[in-house]
Amino acid sequence: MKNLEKVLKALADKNRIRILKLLQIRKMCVCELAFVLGITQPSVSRHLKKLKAACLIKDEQEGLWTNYFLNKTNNPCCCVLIKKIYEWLKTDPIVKKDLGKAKKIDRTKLCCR
Amino acid sequence: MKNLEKVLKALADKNRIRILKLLQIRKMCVCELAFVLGITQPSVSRHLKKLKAACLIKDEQEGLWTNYFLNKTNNPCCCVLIKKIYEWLKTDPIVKKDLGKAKKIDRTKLCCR
DNA sequence: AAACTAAATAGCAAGTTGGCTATATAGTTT
DNA sequence: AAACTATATAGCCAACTTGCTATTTAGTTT
Repeated sequence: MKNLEKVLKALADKNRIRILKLLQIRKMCVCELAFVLGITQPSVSRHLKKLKAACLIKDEQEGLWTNYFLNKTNNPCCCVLIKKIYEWLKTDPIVKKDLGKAKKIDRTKLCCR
Repeated sequence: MKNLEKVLKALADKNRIRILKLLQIRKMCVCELAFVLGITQPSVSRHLKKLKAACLIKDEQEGLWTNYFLNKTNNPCCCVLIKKIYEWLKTDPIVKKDLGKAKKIDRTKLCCR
């Protein structure tokens, strides 16, 4: 129950759902996510911290960048739950827009500001 | 997205999850739920209001009592999502205890206080 | 109609959230 | 080592949450 509640609380935010959907296509660093979501870097960092605390994502260092990516080795119940959320969002306009924006990013140009 | 977020926010609370699990076995009135959860009647009423606003439950009048019950005619994505949450809780000790407690209730004796 | 009862609502306090700006940290490049 | 850069953290603020008690509302019984 406690674990489920933690996951549901992590999921109960629009921007965190958008982050998960973005990470579905590929690993992303903090500033890429900040750019797509249109919020500040520290705000993104905090969202990522919550998602990580709920074991929904993991991170890895790549030089200065920290790449965030989906945790696919999570407990089965959790994985299935997330999958259903993705299905719900299959036709969501905001998600579509986000994905389009994410595809056009050149990380080396985007960051450095 | 907005709808999904509303549902997830409604689900992101331990007591509301417990309520949904309880309503899975049968219709219940506010004071029955308050008794099982161990919180006050007004607190339960507010939780129910949120669940109802997210279209997860419905209610019907029965004399003085208001019976609350699961909304089974919700959108398919939502129904599947909820089902996965139930599966996650299949072996949860708190839920088990709640269900045991709920089965022993005699509504006519419980209320009236 | 008066007394009763289940549930809803109002209003309070303590805690949490989610945005922000400013600053600290850690790794990279020159 | 000094300058630079991506990310994390600290701290602020306004809005929201969830418990509570007290009160109102609405339906029932006497």
